[in-house]
Amino acid sequence: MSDHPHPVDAAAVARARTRIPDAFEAEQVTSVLTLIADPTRMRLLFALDAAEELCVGDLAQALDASEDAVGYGLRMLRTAGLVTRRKEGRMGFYRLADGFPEPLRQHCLIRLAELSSTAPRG
Amino acid sequence: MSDHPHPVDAAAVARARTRIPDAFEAEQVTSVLTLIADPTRMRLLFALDAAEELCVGDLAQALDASEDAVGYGLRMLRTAGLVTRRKEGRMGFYRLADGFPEPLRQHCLIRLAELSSTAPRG
DNA sequence: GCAACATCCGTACACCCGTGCGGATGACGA
DNA sequence: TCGTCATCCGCACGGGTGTACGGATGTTGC
Repeated sequence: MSDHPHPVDAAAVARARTRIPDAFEAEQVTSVLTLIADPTRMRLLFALDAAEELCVGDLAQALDASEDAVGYGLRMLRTAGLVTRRKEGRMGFYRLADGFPEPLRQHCLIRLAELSSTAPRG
Repeated sequence: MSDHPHPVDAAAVARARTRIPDAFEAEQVTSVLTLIADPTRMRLLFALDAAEELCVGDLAQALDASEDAVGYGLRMLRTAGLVTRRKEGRMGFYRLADGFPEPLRQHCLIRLAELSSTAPRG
């Protein structure tokens, strides 16, 4: 249990507490991250960032994935508001949402590749 | 299946393919992201970034979480090489690994809070 | 209207993951 | 050596998640 009666380093604990987000805040942030931390969805975002707009079939072809997987991924991203859909006839065209967090786009979609290379376990 | 005989927008598909990471590469990147996309582990990283070094008990106290949860999170992070452990007597002190990706630290640990605020579904 | 089509949705299933519990390991104090 | 302590590990359970399948929705062309 957490029956740690006294902190070993109270100062460090206090210092940490000033920067640790509370459970709710962390939940909020990680929910967005969890959405991106999936191979299919991440590749979808890369594709939409590069091509501006694509329909489901073309996305499945570009990713070489099943339309089910692509459709599910797009639904998640759309529910979260990260992508938008424009319906034209019997098909829907997806693109990154207008409100797509720009820092997320820059830091993740552009610089994420280098992250993996600098990671300890490349 | 992806029996989409012909792409609707071949140019866009080609443009997307130039930027889409392959499945293996995406798997590699998202594995690191998945590790961070967990409330407990994210808060652990925030804590270690702020306090430099902390033992398990103090971390549990700082996060107000069980030592089991903290221990499990630290094990994941340590296995991935994101944190290191220094044993001193019967307790272990954790800190961010020397090779901890600096861009990840800057972009995630420092600017991640604002990301959630700019997200469409804040 | 009818058939083929692109996409969406509901369901079911297998899988992974985080947590809690109990016990094990190694270290301190007497 | 004995008891206590901080942490770690093996195990099993519950919950969430991605995928495949089948059917529904709405569209296009005849």
